[in-house]
Amino acid sequence: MFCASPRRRLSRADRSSPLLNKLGCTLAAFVVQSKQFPVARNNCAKTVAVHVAARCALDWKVRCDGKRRRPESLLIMSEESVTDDLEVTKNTPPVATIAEIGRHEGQSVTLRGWLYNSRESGKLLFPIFRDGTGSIQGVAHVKSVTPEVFEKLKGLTQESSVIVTGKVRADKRAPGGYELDVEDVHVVQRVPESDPYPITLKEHGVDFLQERRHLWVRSPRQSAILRIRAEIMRAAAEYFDSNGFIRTDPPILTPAACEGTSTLFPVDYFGDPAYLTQSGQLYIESTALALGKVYSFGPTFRAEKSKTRRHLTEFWMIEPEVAYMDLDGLMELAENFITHVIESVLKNRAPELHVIGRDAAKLEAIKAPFPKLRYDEAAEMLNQAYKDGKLEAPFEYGNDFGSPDETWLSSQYDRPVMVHRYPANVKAFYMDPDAKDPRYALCVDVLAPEGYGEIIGGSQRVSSYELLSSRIDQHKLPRAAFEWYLDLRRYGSVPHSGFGMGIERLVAWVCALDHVRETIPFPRMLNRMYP
RNA sequence: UCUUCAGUAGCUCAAUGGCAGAGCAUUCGGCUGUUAACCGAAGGGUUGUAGGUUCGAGUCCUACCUGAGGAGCCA
Repeated sequence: MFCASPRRRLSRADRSSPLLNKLGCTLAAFVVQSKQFPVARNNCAKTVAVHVAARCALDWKVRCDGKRRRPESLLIMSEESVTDDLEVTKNTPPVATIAEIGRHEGQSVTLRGWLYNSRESGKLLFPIFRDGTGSIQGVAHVKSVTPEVFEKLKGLTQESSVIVTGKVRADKRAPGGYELDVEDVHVVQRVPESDPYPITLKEHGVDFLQERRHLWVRSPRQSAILRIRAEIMRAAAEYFDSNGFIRTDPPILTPAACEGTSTLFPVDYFGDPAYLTQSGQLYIESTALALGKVYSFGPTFRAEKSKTRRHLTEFWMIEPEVAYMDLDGLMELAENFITHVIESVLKNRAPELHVIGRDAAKLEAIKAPFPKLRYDEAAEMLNQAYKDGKLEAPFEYGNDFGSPDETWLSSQYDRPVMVHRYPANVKAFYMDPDAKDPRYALCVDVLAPEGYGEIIGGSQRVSSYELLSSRIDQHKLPRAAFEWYLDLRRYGSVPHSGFGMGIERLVAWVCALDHVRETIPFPRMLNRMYP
């Protein structure tokens, strides 16, 4: 058996191959011509047969059964094995995914997956299978399958890996709408009773689950969250890619602090000190002045000893940076960007939102423009809230907002709220002062609704060499390490702006999770490095 | 760094200072439509660690360890 790389187009002759009919499966059998396996037009079944599995992923568009399909894998059987394998192919129903099982109603299919759970009622077995795309309940009656299959299924343990064949049947009682009447089962690996799968369908504590994160990701809820995360990352990159941005990723190993504030992870770089990046911002300011509109997308590291539901020590950030963009342009960019990501999740991950019990109506309300508040206005609201007894601590004008302040502010709106023009002295050294009143910085924080706090922080950057130079001195930053950054103001400096968005906080909000640890496959936290 | 809470069976949790318990999981038995199935039975314990108070400590006290939430800081 050979694996073929699916680069060729199918010819008309392939599509009308008699093999399709011969094999009698809707999705899957083709004859392919190639130099490696020359075939005669009308005699191809004897030389090379290609079985295109029904699951999908590759870039082929195959026409069969009147519909376009995207086959996932294909096996080319050698000349010698054609006869035998054709028999096998005849007898093995096409591989299907549970997510798309409805296309096979009334037909026999092969599922490759795991046993999620098993119930039994006397002579009736109800094994529930999952395959990564979803789950489906199988039904096996002692009289409907061979005794061998019945016994195999009866003693099967949770999370054993199985290849199961059966007939798809629509059933009103089934949560997914379909059930599988089991015909045959092949147990790939059986989990032993003596050491059963640790994560049962009952409740578990946070610590227990986190110690077993490598298994926890199999649970329906965690899988759904990771699917939503993937969609958020895809849609985020898509927004910038399709709006003229060039992705330029900054280094992860850096010689010095980017912002001079956060705590960094030191690493030994051939005997010299180096640090894991806490932000790519300074570097993409450079590429923005080279390419105009750029973004970066990658992991960042903060060694702060924060243990809250909003913090990870390793998290992913997407950061756009645009030459000649001012703060107003940046705020518009941020709201359009978030709107696009939310729309994509609603469009492409509705089933997953349902699995995790997320109220989609709350996300449907997320449309640009977002409410915008000056820092002063927000401060006034917080003072009033304190007077009304809605906040425990009074807000001190001139400070940055605390977590309870952010939570209260964001809970006042049904969409993200943008707070801009903070006092310059509580913000980073690279933020441009407002020309109308230099006590304020041209910066913006985007606070997610429902109390999820800051998801975006951005600003217009200082473009004056003199100002930046004096700021670096004021903040007592190591000047030598910032010479290259000052060069950006020596040579063709322009106003420019950018923001950073933390992926995990966005995922936590979109999924309405209690904690960011569930938003990333393997969270890294203050007290957690395993697995 | 500060602060609050928690640690008992594989898991989730009970137990007034007085015999160490339940549900789930595992094993065995029963059930022809179960939805975290159900019913019956069995096995399963150095109560985080080290001290202390007490006739007697899972329970009270001290220290430490581990975990969780919050503050600060941040995305």
